[in-house]
Amino acid sequence: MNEKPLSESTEMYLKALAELSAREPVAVARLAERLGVTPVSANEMVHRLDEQGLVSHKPYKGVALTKKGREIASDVLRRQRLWECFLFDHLNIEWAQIYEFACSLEHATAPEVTEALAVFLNHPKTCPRGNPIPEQDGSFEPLNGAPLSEAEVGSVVTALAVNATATDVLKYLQERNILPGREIEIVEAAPMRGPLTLRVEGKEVVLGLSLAEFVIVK
Amino acid sequence: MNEKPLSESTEMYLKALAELSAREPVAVARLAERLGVTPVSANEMVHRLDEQGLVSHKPYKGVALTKKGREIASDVLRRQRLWECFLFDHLNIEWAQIYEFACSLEHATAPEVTEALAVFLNHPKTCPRGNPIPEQDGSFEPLNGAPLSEAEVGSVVTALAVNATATDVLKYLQERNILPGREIEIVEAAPMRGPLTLRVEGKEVVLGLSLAEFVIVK
DNA sequence: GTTGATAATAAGGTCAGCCATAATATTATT
DNA sequence: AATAATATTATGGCTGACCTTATTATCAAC
Ligand SMILES: [Mn+2]
Ligand SMILES: [Mn+2]
Ligand SMILES: [Mn+2]
Ligand SMILES: [Mn+2]
Repeated sequence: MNEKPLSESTEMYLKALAELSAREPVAVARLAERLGVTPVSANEMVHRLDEQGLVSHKPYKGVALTKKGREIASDVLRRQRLWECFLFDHLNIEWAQIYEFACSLEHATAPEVTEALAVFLNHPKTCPRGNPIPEQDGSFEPLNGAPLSEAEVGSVVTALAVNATATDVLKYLQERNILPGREIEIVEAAPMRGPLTLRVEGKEVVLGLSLAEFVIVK
Repeated sequence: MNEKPLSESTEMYLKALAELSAREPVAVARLAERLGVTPVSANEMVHRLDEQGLVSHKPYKGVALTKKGREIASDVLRRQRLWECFLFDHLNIEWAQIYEFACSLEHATAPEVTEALAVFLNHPKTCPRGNPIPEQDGSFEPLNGAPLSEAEVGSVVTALAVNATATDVLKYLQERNILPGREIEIVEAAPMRGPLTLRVEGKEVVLGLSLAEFVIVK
């Protein structure tokens, strides 16, 4: 039933697509940006993935995961987030680093190891970055929230998840206490898509809008 | 101090060299065999490793690790054997499979993760296959034993380690109870390098000499 | 509709690690 | 010393995943 092992690159493209959009097509340029690759390279790779039936690319309309591709992406996310739990809860690795480390381990993890890890961790529902961990069948409840960048001024919201992946960005947010579970008051939004002023844990914090997009709140 | 990340292939060549011989040069052909690669390919790779100063190749005399290469190999072995401990002791993965799974994880493990894992496991000294786990500085006490294939008929020995790597070989030995810690009586050795007849856990077992070479006993 | 931005293709390269086949070189044995 | 086995090198190829620099399509906005 399960095919030959996929390359790390393939798994990362599929995962990036899953993270960028639940279902709507993603522009190849956005995918390229996310993966730190030129648009031409991403285009080539998307073609290869299309030929393998993992992705469907309609020129000028974007790329979307096929059912097969979505299943694999879910599986990669499952591995990644289970490892994040282990690294954070059991190895006491710094929160800002767990994504990076888990992102390496995820590609080196056999199905037996994934499932044994899930048992060891007692089947956690979310990872320390706040994202849901897909079940073995690929199902999971999507987060029911919106980016902090779209929250109304004056409101008080709760951070659900932090979707940044770069370690330095995560460190920056961690230092400002913008972490899953924290209450955040939106004090002010500068005009012309300027930065937000927030109050978190009693302290005022100024946060650029592009960073605020990574923070999912309710 | 630590350089750019090495490829999985590079790490595997270095590890194979460390496993094949503590210090004496190894024939390129043996290395090729161990890695499942043609001798020509191994030769090319050995050249690249030589240029990087990880290995020293004297044509017709074999390859040996340099100090730098040996340090890296020790580090890979450390990662591998720590993962073996985790997989066996905490994830309850079948003994015969832990090598294979750890052999993937070892290349995806950052130094911080390695050390945190060592702490989590309480700094184990040996892995479930019986081999010593190198310290952070690369030091470890080599096993003081000899291959079962060289044990005297009539003697009773204790298995110290099983150095096989192929899962099917490990499974074969596991099924016959040839595991670290077990007492083994050498009942008979067939002539012309024929198989050994052993008594393990009360049962008689016939074991080919080439398999017996994998078992280190005292 | 024309135009400017964006997306996609085409074309030609690089690099690591593999492969096969053929030619040499060395070592070991007789 | 000749010879057979083994090791090494020389060539030439391949694949996946990247790159740069054009060129060409398409879409969206005026
Ligand atoms: Mn990854
Ligand atoms: Mn390995
Ligand atoms: Mn081309
Ligand atoms: Mn060549």
